[in-house]
Amino acid sequence: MGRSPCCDGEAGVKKGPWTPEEDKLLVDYIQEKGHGSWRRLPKLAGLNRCGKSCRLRWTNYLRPDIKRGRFTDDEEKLIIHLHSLLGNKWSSIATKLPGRTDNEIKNYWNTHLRKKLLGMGIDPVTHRPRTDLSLLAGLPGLLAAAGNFGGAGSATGAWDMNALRLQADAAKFQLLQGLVRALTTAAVPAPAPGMDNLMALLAASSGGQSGMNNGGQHGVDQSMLLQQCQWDGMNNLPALTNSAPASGMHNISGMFDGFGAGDGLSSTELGCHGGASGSNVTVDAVAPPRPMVANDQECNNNGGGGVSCEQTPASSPFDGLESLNLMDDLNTDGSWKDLLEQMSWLNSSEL
DNA sequence: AACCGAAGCAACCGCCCACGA
DNA sequence: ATCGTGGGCGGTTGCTTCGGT
Repeated sequence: MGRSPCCDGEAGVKKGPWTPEEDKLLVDYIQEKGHGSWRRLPKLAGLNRCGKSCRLRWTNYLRPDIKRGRFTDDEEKLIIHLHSLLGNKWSSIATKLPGRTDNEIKNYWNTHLRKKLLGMGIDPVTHRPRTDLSLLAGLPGLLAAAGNFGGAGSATGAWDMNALRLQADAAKFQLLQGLVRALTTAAVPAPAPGMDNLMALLAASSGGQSGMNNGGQHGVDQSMLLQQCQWDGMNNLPALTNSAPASGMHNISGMFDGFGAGDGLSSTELGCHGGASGSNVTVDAVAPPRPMVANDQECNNNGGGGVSCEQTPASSPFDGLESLNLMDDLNTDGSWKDLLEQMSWLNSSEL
């Protein structure tokens, strides 16, 4: 099995960097006659290269529609998002970024984005928050920062996202994101000892504040956020989602998109869909609706605008919610108490 | 200015799949 | 159904450039 590489047996075939002369020969030939059979092309074009090398050179660098230069922020975010959906399907990802090649995206991922995510405490493979000790050790600082959550500093009880942004780094926020989700989807038992701080932090989840803060410039409608947390597609949390209302839920993942990118929250990224209530999370500005997890083909067909993005079924292999599955790592049987026991560091006096 | 390690990136390698004979 | 071929893909290599000392 396995055929030999196309260049095997072709003695004297040149390898290594292409010269401008070789590029010109290749471009001239393809523009005049098309590439046809790549295997026959080198001889016809007068190149001492194997066909595969010619194809690679053309598709990755010489094609006229190649876009060179730095990746934009939007492209970066799109790559990260698509990677969370598709994994290392570079060619599939490349089809959503006009002018970019799979090779270029792959290289950019390996040299930039992967490290960036790691630095933010996000596993670049799973897109989940990393739960190693160094990350967890930083959470007390986040919780201190989270005093801005509906606390004394917030007259409206709103979660002050800007203040949080300033005080907590993205990785910690991702971790908190998982906590919020777990606590708000649980069939709430009695709080565990030592959880007072966290419970106070999340006190808004007990309700009674719905509909507030609609006009706040920096506030988040807590009831909406908490509804978002209860999205029923969190399939990996069977026990935790038993009692959670599920209808019409999307997910909160998109609300936090960009937070991890270290460049702050944009209104576009934070747009969310409140379902029947019509209530929107409001951060910085009124955000245009945007589905959180959508069919990538439709969602990235950006050219015309107005393209609808369908919610991907939770059972889809393209479920992009891995970033929220922190609890998978922390909680093995879905028990709320077990979760808290596992997170014993929350009982630390540092809190 | 020279050295050295890290980072970036172009190119190659080898496996896999689709397709036609 | 099997085999050979062409092309595509993801992973990896190794050269070049950059930045710090």
